[in-house]
Amino acid sequence: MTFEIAPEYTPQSEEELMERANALAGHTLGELACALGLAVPASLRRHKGWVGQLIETCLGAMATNRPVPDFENLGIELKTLPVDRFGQPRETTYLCTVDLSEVEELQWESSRARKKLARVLFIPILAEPDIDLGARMVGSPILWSPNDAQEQALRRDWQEHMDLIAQGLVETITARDGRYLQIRPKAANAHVMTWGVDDRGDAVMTTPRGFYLRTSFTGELLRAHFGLI
DNA sequence: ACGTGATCATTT
DNA sequence: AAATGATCACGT
Repeated sequence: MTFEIAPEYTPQSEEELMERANALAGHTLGELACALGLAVPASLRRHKGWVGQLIETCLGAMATNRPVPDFENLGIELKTLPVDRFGQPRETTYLCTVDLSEVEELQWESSRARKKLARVLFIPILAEPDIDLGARMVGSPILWSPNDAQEQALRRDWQEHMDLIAQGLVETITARDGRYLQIRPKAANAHVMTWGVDDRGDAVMTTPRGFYLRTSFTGELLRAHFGLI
């Protein structure tokens, strides 16, 4: 094996993190799981977060679910990104939950979405449906921060969404809204409820929502990184 | 219930 | 075929 795994050890610098991420590139999920003594699920159907948690462990991220970056000391958020053989993302990327109840004073500059996006380590995973989970290969890591154009585009989407929510129009928002940043349900199922505000300003129950990056956005990001644009 | 990690399954 | 709306697992 040409990679080392130290699950108990958090990288102390960006360089150290990238060294470890680069060492994973070219290996399969099965190899990584084997090195950690983990079983590979037959399917992701009931293990949807398995790939992300596997890579977290390999890179020494704390397996907690606190609302802080995966590498808190470095301010870096980790995202695995399933891609097809052309490098195009197969899924949208979950960012954070949408605040539906206290939306008056919210600004993009201080939003959770912007904080999450400040510095992201994307790990592409070659994930075609006909490739067994254990045979899927890890790609080269991409440490990304938004450039001015990307940030302004995301800010605009975010602001349009939040303006609607502030007007009590959350129920009118669909996944079709937003050029790069969309809002979709984010819950165990459609029966889960949280508090929102209706168009009269009254508190109402509604389904929890999350912000997601469209595949068009992450796809462009990958192509730009690899010099294809 | 809400946060983390996401992908599934149906519709378009 | 791609995108949307729904869903799965686990920790706090």
